[in-house]
Amino acid sequence: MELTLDSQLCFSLYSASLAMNKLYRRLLAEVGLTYPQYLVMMVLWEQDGLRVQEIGERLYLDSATLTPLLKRLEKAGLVKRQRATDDERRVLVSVTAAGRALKGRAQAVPPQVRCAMFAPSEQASGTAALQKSLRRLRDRLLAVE
Amino acid sequence: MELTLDSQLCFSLYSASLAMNKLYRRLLAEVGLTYPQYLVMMVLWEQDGLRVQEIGERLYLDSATLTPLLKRLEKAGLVKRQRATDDERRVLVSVTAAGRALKGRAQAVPPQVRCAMFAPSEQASGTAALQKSLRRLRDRLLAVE
DNA sequence: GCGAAATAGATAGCGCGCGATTTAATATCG
DNA sequence: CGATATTAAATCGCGCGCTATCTATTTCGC
Repeated sequence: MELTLDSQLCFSLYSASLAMNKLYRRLLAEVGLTYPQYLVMMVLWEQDGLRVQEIGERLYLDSATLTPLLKRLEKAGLVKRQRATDDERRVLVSVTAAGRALKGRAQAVPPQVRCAMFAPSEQASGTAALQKSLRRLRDRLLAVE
Repeated sequence: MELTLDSQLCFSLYSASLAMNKLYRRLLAEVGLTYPQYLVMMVLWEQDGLRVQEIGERLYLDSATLTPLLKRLEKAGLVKRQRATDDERRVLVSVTAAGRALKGRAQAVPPQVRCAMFAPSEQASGTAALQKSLRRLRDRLLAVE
């Protein structure tokens, strides 16, 4: 499959991301979350009562993606959405008791993924550099224009 | 945003992939392709007349994703799909003249993406190692179970 | 040769992501 | 104060990506 070098890098990024998502889907299935939903919960576990926009800034997602996702989380009883009283354009998202109760079980998932991603010997060494490269890549790609 | 280390790596992978896709979308818009469609065309430009399954093996995608995508490419006049005469379960996909005509313009896109991804100084150095890491990551993730 | 198993692709349904647009609320400026 | 501009979120439409299932064809076992 003779692809150009740069395309191959992009393709590696693309297919690695799909593979990760696939594994997360299987592991998160018993918790009843998708990976993006898990990311949102993780943000809210860390800081509750954020606006939609603030969640989006942390996850690089916008309201077109988050609004339906948050509605699903609300329907599942994990978060509550309510307009801010001082500025009714804003929607504040807070974690319910059921949402907090999920934290323990959900946080058991990432270690399993990490375990699948790396041999024990690499756990410390390669991951930091890889993560740094990916972050820089993302920031550059988003900075175009 | 206090995420655990492993989650952060997954999140970096996830968000870098989204950012890449976003840039590709903009650049491929004038060619009239999405990134997955571009990948399929790239596979077929390299080797024509493949079966759906063979395309899927190269791209790590299955028929549930490829069938609708290929139908859209066919509708756009870029490929032709036809059942194999010797085994009518198989569908052979071949590039049309219009599909071949697209090759030049489409292949101008990846260099633009690479340009956005890396400073000139890094072009050679970091990309190979990064790509290798991502490929290994993908292969391990897909090998679970 | 014929029924069961296997294979290839298609279909259904769901949840993203996102560009583009819309709606509603607030801020700004004359 | 009122018109305009800005902002926040929601909505629309489309294309993935995937699990689960279905259909049609071929192969295998007897």
